[in-house]
Amino acid sequence: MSRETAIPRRSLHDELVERLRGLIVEGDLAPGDKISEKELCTAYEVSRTPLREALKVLAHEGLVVLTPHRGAQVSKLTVADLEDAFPVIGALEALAGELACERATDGEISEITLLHLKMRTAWKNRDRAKYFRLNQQIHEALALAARNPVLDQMRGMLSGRVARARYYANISAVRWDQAMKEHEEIVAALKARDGGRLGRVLKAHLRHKLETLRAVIGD
Amino acid sequence: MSRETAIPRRSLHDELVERLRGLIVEGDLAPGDKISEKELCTAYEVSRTPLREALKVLAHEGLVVLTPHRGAQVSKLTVADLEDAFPVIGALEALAGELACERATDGEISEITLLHLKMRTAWKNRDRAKYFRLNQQIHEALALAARNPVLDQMRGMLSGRVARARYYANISAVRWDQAMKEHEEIVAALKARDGGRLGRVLKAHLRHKLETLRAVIGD
DNA sequence: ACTTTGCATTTTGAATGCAAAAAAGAATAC
DNA sequence: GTATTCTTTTTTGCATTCAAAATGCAAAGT
Repeated sequence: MSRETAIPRRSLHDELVERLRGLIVEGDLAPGDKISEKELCTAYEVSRTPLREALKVLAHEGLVVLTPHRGAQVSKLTVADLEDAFPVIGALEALAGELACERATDGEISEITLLHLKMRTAWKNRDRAKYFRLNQQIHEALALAARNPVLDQMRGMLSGRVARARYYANISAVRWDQAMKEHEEIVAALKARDGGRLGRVLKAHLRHKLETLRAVIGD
Repeated sequence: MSRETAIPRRSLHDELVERLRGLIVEGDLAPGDKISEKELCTAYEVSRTPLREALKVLAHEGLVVLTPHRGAQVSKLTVADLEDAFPVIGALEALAGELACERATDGEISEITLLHLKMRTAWKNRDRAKYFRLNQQIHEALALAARNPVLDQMRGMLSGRVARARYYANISAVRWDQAMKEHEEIVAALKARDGGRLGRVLKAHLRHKLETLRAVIGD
């Protein structure tokens, strides 16, 4: 039996949390899917104990729903969830932006600028996948530059929870252009280290993102 | 086996999460304390499996630290943690305040006003414990009135993590009076349904709270 | 006396086992 | 043919067991 997929070495539940989160966020496990313990156990060749521990954590994170005696399923992503989550993400990112303006090193800022330029070319080439990935990287880098682990943890949790929505949302060309423009502003504000402005821009950016989703999913 | 202290009805791990969180937040388990699985198992008359599941969740929540093969301990509350957490809580509460101004029913507002009045008398009577409890209730009620479960979850997580600090902080009379004044403003802004103002006041309130803690804990 | 090494004990990580609850299926009544 | 109840199977929750890592201790060496 080939052992490629076997877990390398560290605590299994920890590894499993990461892998399962990946499966969910990447859409391999779709919202609403029932999660059979047995199935995953055989898939990853682990016993039920560490798997169950991992599921508990993911449930706490909001990615799966655990109903007693009825097992786990990937949490559905309702419009209401998005409506709730986005303002919170907006507030967190705004704070991250403010802090980043104070604390980011010049190196980090040019790093983010670089990512931004790459993203701009991806946008020009209409390369959705690459654009999306770079977009995420930029927001992560921004959160990192804020040097606030707590903030980063919260943001990561929520954005992971919401990232799945991108499979619903085939962003329109118009909105895409607008988002790109907003990103130009983001970088400009960061370079100017204007925390207040960056915070406002980020908040607006997230708000527009939600509006797009709302329109696409069809409220 | 005697069943009196046994957990009533629902999944054990869930119940355990709550109880252990209580122990930690209430200070019965002090920061830095080693958590022996065996000890807790006998205390609650459960086997290690659900207990371990609970510990995983709490670790994820940041209340305990899990080191592989070395067990769990109650996470310490460093000044750095507080410095990180408070701005985030501030941002979340500010958002909660803004939303509450839009969405709270008149009933909720008068409910909060009532809590506020009770808190004021507790303050007049120098009843720290009652003041603290009412203060927490007010902030919870505010978060509830925002009608955003995601926001509420995040806020609850962080404030639980930080609430333990109150055992360090013997609030000074001066700061106490200032906090009370800020609360007057909070209620005023809420009654006026002035979201922007409430947000700013809450942010400042949290900032001052942090400054107090910083002074009390040292450095 | 202090450090180091080997062994025993303890404690954790993961697997298996068992009982209860739910789901699925079969048989009967209508 | 449908609905209902009863049985069978599956799945989950928890306890127990097994294995490996870590800790404590004691004896030997410096």
